[in-house]
Amino acid sequence: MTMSLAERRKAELRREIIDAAFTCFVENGYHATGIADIAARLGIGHGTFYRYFENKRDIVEHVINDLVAKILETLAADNAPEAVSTLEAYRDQSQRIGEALGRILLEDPRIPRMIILEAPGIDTAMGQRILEFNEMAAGLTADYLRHGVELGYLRADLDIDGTARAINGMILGSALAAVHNPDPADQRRLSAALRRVMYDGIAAR
Amino acid sequence: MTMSLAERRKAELRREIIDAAFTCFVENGYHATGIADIAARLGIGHGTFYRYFENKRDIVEHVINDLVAKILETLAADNAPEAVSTLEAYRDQSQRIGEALGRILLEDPRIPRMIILEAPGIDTAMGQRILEFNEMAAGLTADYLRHGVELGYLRADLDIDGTARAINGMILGSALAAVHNPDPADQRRLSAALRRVMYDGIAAR
Amino acid sequence: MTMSLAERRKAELRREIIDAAFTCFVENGYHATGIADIAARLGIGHGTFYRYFENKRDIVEHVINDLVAKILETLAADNAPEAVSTLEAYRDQSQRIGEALGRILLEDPRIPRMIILEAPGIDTAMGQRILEFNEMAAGLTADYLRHGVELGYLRADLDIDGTARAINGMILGSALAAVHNPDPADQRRLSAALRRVMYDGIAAR
Amino acid sequence: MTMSLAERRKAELRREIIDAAFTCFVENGYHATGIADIAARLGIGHGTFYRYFENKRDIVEHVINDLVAKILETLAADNAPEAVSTLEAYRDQSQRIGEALGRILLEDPRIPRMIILEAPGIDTAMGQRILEFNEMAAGLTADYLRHGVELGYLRADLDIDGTARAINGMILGSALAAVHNPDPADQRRLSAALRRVMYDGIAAR
DNA sequence: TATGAATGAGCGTTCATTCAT
DNA sequence: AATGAATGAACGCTCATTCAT
Repeated sequence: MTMSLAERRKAELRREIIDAAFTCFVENGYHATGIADIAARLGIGHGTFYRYFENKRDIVEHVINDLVAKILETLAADNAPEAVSTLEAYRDQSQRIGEALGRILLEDPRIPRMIILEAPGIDTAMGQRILEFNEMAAGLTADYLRHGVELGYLRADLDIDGTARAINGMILGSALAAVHNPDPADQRRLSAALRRVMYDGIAAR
Repeated sequence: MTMSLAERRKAELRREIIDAAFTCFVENGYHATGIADIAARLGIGHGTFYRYFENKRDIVEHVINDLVAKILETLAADNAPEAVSTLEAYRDQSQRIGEALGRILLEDPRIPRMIILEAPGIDTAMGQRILEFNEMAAGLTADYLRHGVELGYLRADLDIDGTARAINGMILGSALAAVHNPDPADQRRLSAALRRVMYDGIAAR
Repeated sequence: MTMSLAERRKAELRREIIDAAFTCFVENGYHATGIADIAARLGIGHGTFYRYFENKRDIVEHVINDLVAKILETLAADNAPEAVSTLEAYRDQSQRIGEALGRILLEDPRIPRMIILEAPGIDTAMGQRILEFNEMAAGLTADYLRHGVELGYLRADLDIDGTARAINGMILGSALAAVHNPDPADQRRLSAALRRVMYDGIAAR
Repeated sequence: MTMSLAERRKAELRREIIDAAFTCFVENGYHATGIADIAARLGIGHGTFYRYFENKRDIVEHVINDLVAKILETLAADNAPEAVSTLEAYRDQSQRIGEALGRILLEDPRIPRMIILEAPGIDTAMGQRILEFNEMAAGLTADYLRHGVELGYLRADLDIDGTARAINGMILGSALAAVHNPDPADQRRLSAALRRVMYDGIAAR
């Protein structure tokens, strides 16, 4: 837990390099960003960069790791699919998850921009990783849906995997809309529309 | 309509270069693909490439243009939102559009891979273009929904823009799933789940 | 003397290619001129060029040869240094030569531009050739001066070689001035000043 | 005035690159010289070149700038046209200028070679610059002549501009002769012939 | 430890030249 | 004979990475 002053400094600079890289990648794209750009943003020599990270590929890996961890943390907090056992609590949990996602994805549109728009084009390995992250997210959502079905809150004949992907797709669409237009009011409206589609569908009764 | 032999040859090679570039970009990514790779795939000299396209940026523009045109053509065929005036026809139209999208997006997973995963990372201009394509797609879907509301087929209180983005998001999610797993059976299942969510929602009754 | 129609056509096109190349080289420089530019100016295919000239180096050689021949012809006409034997005739000859040089060098400023400004930068061989042309010109002028001394028209203690170079330098300066400012009136004035310096010097008496 | 060691090193290498480029351009021509040739001559990596100069055009600009500055410095030293007010001093000044020009132009024949033979063929912009340098030189010489006329040392009816160009032409001719044959004895003889023509003309009395 | 000067692999692009039609 | 499509050598330039200070 305790670190020497030097260690704390080092950790802090490491953090700042990741943040600066994140910003550069989002603003100019991974390939258009040079190591020198990242260093310049922090006012450090670009040789210093290599004392903290192996190479350019390494830093973007850390940027992505941090973002993914942030998202997973948010979702995992007290939101494990089995953490609730009443319809009431399930609804609340859904609401909480939606709000949490909104906070990270929509409040800082650089995050979806990085993950959705920038990351896949970095190289094939990262593209694959993003696809796998999507699969994992589908799995998480499927777990929630499965629990919902068990609780009797969701339709018993639900295609859990397919529906999970549909729901995640809607979230993806929201995130993309937020990237293009970060107006909070529009995001709230969009979020409501999404829940409405999810729960009630679009058909007239 | 009629072209000389030389003109046909030229047009044909042009086509082949676009296809080869498309394949290279999808397989290795835009930035990892050199002009020499595209030329080598066709067995032509890399100088020849420049007789057909201005530069590397030019070819990817054509690749994207062709894909976008292909998608819009499919959607536009006989599927203008005002082209139907009965519930029956509206439902059929929705089905047709869904199937058409399936054909192009899911039958050739290189297409969503290129547009969703590769294109945004090419440069900021292309990233912007993809976002705008997404906006345009939202507009198209909104037109369909608006027509559906007018016909009384869809809920009168539908948030048209938000719902359009939700639906497009679901399609995006399907496309992403198809990129990761191109099994046609899974795609059909997913497509059905998506329609079910759309029409009926997920809530138990 | 007689040529078939085809032969005349060929010779004519050859001539036109040389002229077009001359114009291109003067307007844009040798290195900035492509074979395609020369062909385009004539409306012929650039492959045709190679039926008339070996390569790019070959054409510029011909352009220079033609210009040099033109200049030498002018000077040589009836102006051989031994062609006159009275002071009167010598003066007339000098005048004739000056006027003839004026006609070719100053009436078409592209000629000095090509020989003085463009040619030396083509490659080391051409640079050498231009230097040797300058030497040859110095020799010609020296011959005239020598004859002038023999006739008693020029100072007996004249440094013939040095003076020849000085005179040629003045002509070179005139040509350069004409390249920069092709106004005929200025050129006449300059030509007069040059003769005055030559005959009388600049010192007050 | 004081620079750190690193700054001195940097300035020194910069100087060496300019010199190496100068030598390469003179020996092989601007267009036949690659950046790699310049770097190889110094035993540095060719990437290093770009740490000191923007591009190939930039270096040649610096080479020319340095040469022009060197020439102007030499002429300007204590040789302003108004700096003398007696015939004696005027003659001395002329002599000084001639000797100074001789020192730079004739002692290092690479300088006239670069400015007269190489520079104009670099591109149209540089060609123009050389022409303008010639104009400026004509202006400088004209200033000297004008002063000479005012002092009564030169003919009152002198065509100042024309005579200035004639004199500069003679200098140009000397420089060209020096490029072809750098023998100092010949250069001195030539220089004397030039002054003789200038002051006395060539005509027998 | 921080720096930035040095490096060279790598790539986009041009264009003189060839040759099948 | 004329054409222009095809070619690839050649070169300018970038930038991630190394390492001496």
